[in-house]
Amino acid sequence: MLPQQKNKISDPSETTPLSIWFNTLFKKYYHVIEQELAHIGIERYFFVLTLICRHEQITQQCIADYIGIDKASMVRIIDYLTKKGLVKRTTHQEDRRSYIISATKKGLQLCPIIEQAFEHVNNCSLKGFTATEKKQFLSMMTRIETNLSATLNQLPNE
Amino acid sequence: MLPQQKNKISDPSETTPLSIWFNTLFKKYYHVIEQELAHIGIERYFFVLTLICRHEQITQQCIADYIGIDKASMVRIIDYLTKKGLVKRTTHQEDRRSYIISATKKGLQLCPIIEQAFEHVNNCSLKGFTATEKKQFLSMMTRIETNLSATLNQLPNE
DNA sequence: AAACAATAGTTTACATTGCTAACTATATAC
DNA sequence: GTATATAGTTAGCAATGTAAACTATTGTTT
Repeated sequence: MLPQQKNKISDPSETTPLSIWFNTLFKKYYHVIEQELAHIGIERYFFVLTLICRHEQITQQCIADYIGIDKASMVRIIDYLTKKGLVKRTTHQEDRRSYIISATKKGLQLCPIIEQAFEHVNNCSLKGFTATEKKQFLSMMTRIETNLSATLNQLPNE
Repeated sequence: MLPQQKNKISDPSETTPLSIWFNTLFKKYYHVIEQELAHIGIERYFFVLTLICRHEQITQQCIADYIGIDKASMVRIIDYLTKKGLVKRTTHQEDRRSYIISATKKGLQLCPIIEQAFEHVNNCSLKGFTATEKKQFLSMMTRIETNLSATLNQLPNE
């Protein structure tokens, strides 16, 4: 439907890219998390910290691959968390090119607070969803990710 | 499951924030679109251009509200599309503070190409989904957006 | 009608992000 | 042993998000 009154954008249609949805939901979710965690002493990289806390033998490259950013940005993130006293680098014994990133006590104390916030905002997001619907939704997102990865690989040349 | 071998991050759990999903899917979708539209002469703002083409009486503020960015960024986007000869600003007759943003012939020619790409990548993303599942998925995202907006409004203070 | 507040848009400035390239150090392959 | 690949660092660049100060116009109050 085209805008009847002055400044109204019509509803999403067949040709509305899904990326708009994903981006909007991402931003709204992130705003909520920022508010809920405004008091804990860091403003960013909450999820990276939980990954580090939950894994014993994690390297920078490993995290970077997982969340899909490059290693240069990863350096900045670990620098930030290190300055805040939440994580530390230790030389990897079996591969001395890399570092094991591990959480400090302070980092480990923060982790459950962050995870509770994630769980809480997940629940807020999925309010009104039955258990089956929640499962379905996560499964659908997994399928979409698989589809998009396949599409990316099939593209002619990068 | 914790990492058995050297650098493996465990699968998403209850405390994996949905934002990670949304962000990952957004990025992957956008990469595909960038590749598919690499030849049309613009590298960004595809969706904004289609919005402008599809609406007769659209202002910058209106677009900014819709996609959730601020008006300063909006100026840059319209500048970019104007330089590319795809849109133009015309003073709004009823409110001379604002501009009507409209597409040029060149812009209108590009619009169906972009929309086809969106439809194509939407279909790639939802490959294997039944019509019912597609509907369900979109409806679920709408519900999540509503939930998150409600949560944001309920937050104590900004 | 004059004063005041609100709104659309512009400009400037700053911090963050994503990415690339050049680099060091170490590990792996031949 | 030499060549190649990989983990991480550093520097630099363009894009993004945001905030503040600003102009021009509109709406409200009195």
